[in-house]
Amino acid sequence: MATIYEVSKLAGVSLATVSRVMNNNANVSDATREKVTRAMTELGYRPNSIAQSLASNCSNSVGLLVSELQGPFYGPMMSGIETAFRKQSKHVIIAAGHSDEEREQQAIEFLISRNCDGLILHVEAISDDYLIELSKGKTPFVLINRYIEELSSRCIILDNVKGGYLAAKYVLEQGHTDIAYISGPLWKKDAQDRLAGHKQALAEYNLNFNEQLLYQGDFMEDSGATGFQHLHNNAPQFTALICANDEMATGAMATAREYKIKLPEQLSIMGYDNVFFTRHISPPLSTINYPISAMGRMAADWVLSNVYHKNTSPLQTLFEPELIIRQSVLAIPQ
Amino acid sequence: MATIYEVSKLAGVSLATVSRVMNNNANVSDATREKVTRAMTELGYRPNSIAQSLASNCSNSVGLLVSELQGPFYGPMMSGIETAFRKQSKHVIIAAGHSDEEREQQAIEFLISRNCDGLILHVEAISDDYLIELSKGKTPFVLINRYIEELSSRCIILDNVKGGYLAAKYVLEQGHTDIAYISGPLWKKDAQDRLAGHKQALAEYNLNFNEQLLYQGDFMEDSGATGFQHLHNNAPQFTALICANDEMATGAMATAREYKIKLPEQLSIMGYDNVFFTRHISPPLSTINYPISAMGRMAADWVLSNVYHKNTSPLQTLFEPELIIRQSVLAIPQ
DNA sequence: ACATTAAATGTAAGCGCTTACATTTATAAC
DNA sequence: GTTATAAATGTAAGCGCTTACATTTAATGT
Repeated sequence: MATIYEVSKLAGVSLATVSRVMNNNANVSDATREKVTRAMTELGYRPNSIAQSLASNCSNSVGLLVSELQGPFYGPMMSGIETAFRKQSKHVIIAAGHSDEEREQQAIEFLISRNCDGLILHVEAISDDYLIELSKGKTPFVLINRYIEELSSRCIILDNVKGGYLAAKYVLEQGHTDIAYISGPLWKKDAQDRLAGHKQALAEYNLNFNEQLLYQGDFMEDSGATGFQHLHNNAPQFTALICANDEMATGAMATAREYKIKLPEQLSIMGYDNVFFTRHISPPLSTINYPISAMGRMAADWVLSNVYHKNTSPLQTLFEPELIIRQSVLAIPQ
Repeated sequence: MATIYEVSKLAGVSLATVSRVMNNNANVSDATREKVTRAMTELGYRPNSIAQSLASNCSNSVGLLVSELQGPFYGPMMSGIETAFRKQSKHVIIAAGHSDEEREQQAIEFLISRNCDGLILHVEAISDDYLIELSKGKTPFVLINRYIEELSSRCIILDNVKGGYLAAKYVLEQGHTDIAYISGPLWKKDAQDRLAGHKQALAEYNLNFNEQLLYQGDFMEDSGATGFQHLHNNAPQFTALICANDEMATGAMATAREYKIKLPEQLSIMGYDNVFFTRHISPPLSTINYPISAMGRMAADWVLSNVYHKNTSPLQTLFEPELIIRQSVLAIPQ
């Protein structure tokens, strides 16, 4: 691999001049620019961005930490982010934290030591304190799907209380009063919030929240299945089941069918996230829209604006959930 | 951020010694190792891996180029890869090529200039020649889902001809003789192969392949929808539709329903890939399994073995498709 | 006690770039 | 034709590490 030195040699100029034409920075005469360019193509020269990075202290790369690389939720998020950066020729280094504190921390350390200019973090297990401490460091970062009071300007979040509220309210409007709920793991803030919104809607309808109708899942499909099973066997009768995300709803539906329960006639089901496949399952799942791709793009814009000082459309941190009505919830006949 | 210099100062040793304890390489006495470690934690020292990279000419990171970051196909692949590398504390830099020649090429250049020690490439648009040329360079790479004769030992592929064959054979066994086919874009090798397998099965049943029953899609859901529409309006009657992947099958199914066609009673449908949501749609889709996650792990193993000289389980390049029978194909009554 | 050898540590030259500063060359003003 | 000024180019230091080689220190044998 040719180095800048060889190019300068061939072109008959100094290192600095070659560097200048690369970064088409300063004043270089057309003639020399031409010479240098020619030499570069002749040698098939490709700048070594590691070296650039070290010298300039700017890597043109941003770190992206997500919980998982697969699944209908993170895909669109990553994609939104990559697209935004690609347009500005920034590059993304990716890591998965697997909702595990140590792994998340490790990943952050790596991304920082890797000279990322900025970070986009979707972390779940790491403590607020760690992040607040991190914010005092020199690598700027933005948080997706997590709210920390002290860091509020860099938290891109969905109003999950409202989402939980919307889901429950819709089901209540259809006349249901016996509503089971499969939550996410309640140590996660979003799981808490969704449940809080749920309770709020119940309260508005003067309904008490019955703990027996609650099952705590883990946002994965299987826990929807076991959750349904548990509720079916142990809880009082219910005519509707609200799940804190679509994947658990999917699991619950599959299991309900195994119990020969007709959907949606005998049981209404509500999801959350509006993951892409919800409209393909049967019955098509009513759910709450989570504009994750847009939020990913917004996170990228945050970095573009705060780190690279590019002009972007105005930054927005709070996103609104939206009710998506399909066919999995039936009205109770009066 | 503290540098190695400050650590050496604090510990009262030379740069080299600090470097040695970092890479716990050479002979360092326990006493000095202790001193240095203490100094490191005291300063909160974190090695700058950019600098390490430049000096050692090894970045401990591998580049991963996929067509898209989202979708049920790439997610499991990326995940398999990340997991394998994480265990060996290698890191992955990701890029999306979007099936576009220029973007794929750009991405490869970036990954190389970024000093990736090795590359895992899922490319579609770039030419064989380019890749063959690339293989002469110093950055080793492995190809997923693409076969090039000259590079055969580094091509991790599925036997797509066989997959196409299995799908068609199964449908034929159910008594169908009028079978429509929605292919992938035929400039892609895998699309060609699947179709070839399809034709081969037809031939075994002494059936001619009818061009009118073929629609060329692009592997995306929408093209399944328009494909169905086209076939429904222009093609002769058919009792089964085989799609070259699950997403097109999904699109076709949705549209078929809009035409009030009962599935699977009036039309049998067959997919390909066994993407995770196929079992949730209705009717659950019969399809061909594509062990993409395993193939991702294998690609990672290839790099681990060929680049980092780690011992891995034996490398395998050819993977076998498998018929997955669910409920979307019905036997024709005799 | 002294040579011989091995272990521990230090020295300094890069890795391929960027960039402040110095120097040269061209342009303009008189 | 001089200067003054701006534009173009060159020089060299340094980014934070690794590593070949040189040097010092400790361990061993006689």
